[in-house]
Amino acid sequence: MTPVRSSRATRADVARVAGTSTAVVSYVINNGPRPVSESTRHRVLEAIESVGYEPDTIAQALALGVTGTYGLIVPDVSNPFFAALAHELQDATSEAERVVLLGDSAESKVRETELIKTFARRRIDGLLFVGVDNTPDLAPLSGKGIPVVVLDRVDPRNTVSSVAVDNVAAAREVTEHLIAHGYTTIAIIAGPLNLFTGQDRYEGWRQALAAAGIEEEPRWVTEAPFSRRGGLEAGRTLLAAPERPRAVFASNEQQAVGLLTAAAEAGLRVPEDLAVISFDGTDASEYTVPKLSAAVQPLAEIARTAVGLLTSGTPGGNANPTTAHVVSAHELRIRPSCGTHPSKPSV
Amino acid sequence: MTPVRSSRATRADVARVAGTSTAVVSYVINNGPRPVSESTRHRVLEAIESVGYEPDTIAQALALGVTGTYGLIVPDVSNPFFAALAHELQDATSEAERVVLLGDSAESKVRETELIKTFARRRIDGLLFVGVDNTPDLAPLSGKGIPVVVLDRVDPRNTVSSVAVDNVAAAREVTEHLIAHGYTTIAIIAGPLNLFTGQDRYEGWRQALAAAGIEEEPRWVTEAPFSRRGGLEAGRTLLAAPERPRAVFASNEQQAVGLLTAAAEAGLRVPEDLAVISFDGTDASEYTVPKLSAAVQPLAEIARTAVGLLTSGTPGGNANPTTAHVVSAHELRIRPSCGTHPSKPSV
DNA sequence: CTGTTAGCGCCTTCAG
DNA sequence: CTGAAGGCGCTAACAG
Repeated sequence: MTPVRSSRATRADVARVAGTSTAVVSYVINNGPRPVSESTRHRVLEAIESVGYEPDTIAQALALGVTGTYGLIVPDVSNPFFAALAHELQDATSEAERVVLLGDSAESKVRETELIKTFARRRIDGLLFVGVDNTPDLAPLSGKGIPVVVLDRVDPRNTVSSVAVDNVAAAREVTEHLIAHGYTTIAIIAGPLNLFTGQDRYEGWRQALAAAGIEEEPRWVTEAPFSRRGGLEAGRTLLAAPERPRAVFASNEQQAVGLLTAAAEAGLRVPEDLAVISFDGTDASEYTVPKLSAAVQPLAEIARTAVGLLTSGTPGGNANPTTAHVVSAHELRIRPSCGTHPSKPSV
Repeated sequence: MTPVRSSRATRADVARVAGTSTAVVSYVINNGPRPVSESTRHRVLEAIESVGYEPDTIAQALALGVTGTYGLIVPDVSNPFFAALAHELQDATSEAERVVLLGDSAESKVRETELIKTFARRRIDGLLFVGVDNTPDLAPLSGKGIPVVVLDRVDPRNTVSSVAVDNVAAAREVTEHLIAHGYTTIAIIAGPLNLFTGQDRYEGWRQALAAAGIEEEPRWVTEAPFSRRGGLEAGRTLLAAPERPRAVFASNEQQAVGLLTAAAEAGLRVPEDLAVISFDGTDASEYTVPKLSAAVQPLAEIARTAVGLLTSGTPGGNANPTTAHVVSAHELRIRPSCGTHPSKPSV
């Protein structure tokens, strides 16, 4: 008698019980590639039931050469923006019947590189990627023909696919919005300028000022990390200066949240004393005090597009698929924080 | 000459180049189980280098019976609390040299059950779990001897391991804090009472009132989802009532954020007109306006403990490991929102 | 329509 | 110290 093999049943067990071969079991389970008579199919199904059989995904992966797994690497999942992105991506991948391996690089380049290698060894079918800097080493993947889609921090002259909003245009538009409503002293909390997103949003702000004939004041440009703390500290120095700007563009939502905290500390009312507009616009922007105006990134759409790119490319899984650079349409959402909200002038 | 086999090298290639057998390659890579002479080890290492060989984790998993993978299932990663938890867990698992499969059940029971089954078929080595309700169906895992650690929403009489704070005690303490500082009309935004966390925190609030001889006013108990919107809507009704409470305990951080929004809408100042205290206390609590007082959950510690439980249990991976119910120590962190902050009475 | 069988890439016992 | 060979569970030709 077999020992306590509480272990799982294999398709050999099923075959034995059903009185067929293991191949037929496969045919039934996968609906092919060969036809199976109705009667034996029935017997197999019953056997599966009675034995409590469940296919082993690992063995399937080895035999098929594909794992049904996508990797997702982000600098920090605890950042609400990436968390929201992860949520949407999870949704999109589950529709594609794939499972996702989470990689949190903890803002560390070393860790990021490690994760890429680890995922490559695990033969992921594709990678959804947001890097900690502008020069990720994706070679371990692309070398093996594993498709990659870069999100958010996109290198325009990169060879792998990407999807992101037009950061320059979006930043220009939010700044233009402020200008159109009469603000003339408009500071920016810029993101790290060694990141494309930081650079591009800064550029958008400059373009808007230039177009309006407003001189760019160096003292109203503060570079800060894309974090709440970054926004807080930048805000503190900005608001403590003798001559204070009337409006501020925070380069992402986290910075804007920090800026609101700084404004509160300084006893300034938003938007009455200080108008604030920002970037990203996740649901969190609807629950700050006051609610944040922002250039909104359509995360659900970005996620679906990215997963689509992964799925369509490399059906067999060999050479580099068609690489595409998709630009998602951003959207301006005006709420009370910038003081131009239609419904009520102040919160 | 070999065709464009951009595919990966296998250990057979290495063996051929090194002029040894494949077994020896294994011995070198794994430092065992058999010793290898220094000279051949060197040859093998060189061959590995020259061929660009990397072990295939999937094949290893099939041969070894363990996948080096932990599953993580949460109701919604875009919830900052779970996102922060995921971040810490990722950190802890990477130390354990394991990779994590992310499962976002999107607050759906159906999806949750699906994920559990999918993960079971993928032979995860263990599951870190936060359920959408009190009655998750973990059988597909535990039936196969896969260890599970339940987090946050813990069933005290469950048979699988868990780690969480003492919700009753923590809720009682925050409420006692309010009472000690003279508040007598203290409402609660309770979490869903069909969740243990909702129930327990409600219970803690009751105990504190009872101990202080304060009558429990039914109209000051509002049950709401553990979300920003839940807190917002509960806050609106609570604050619109003719007789308004002087203080409110929000059962989690998300609700508290929503409540702050509601207070702002109603033109109430926090903490001058309304004291607020809450639960969870992630970093986000430091960036609300005003900063939130809270019973803080030590996420890093919880994560480390949970992963430890998974790692220690089932070294071979068969029967149920030692199941343990760990209670993590919470901590009261007083900030401006409840109006008892030592440094400055108001923000 | 069904059964046989050779891998997928790796690990490890068992002989040399 | 090294090699040969069976097996992990499943798939997909290739015969019947």
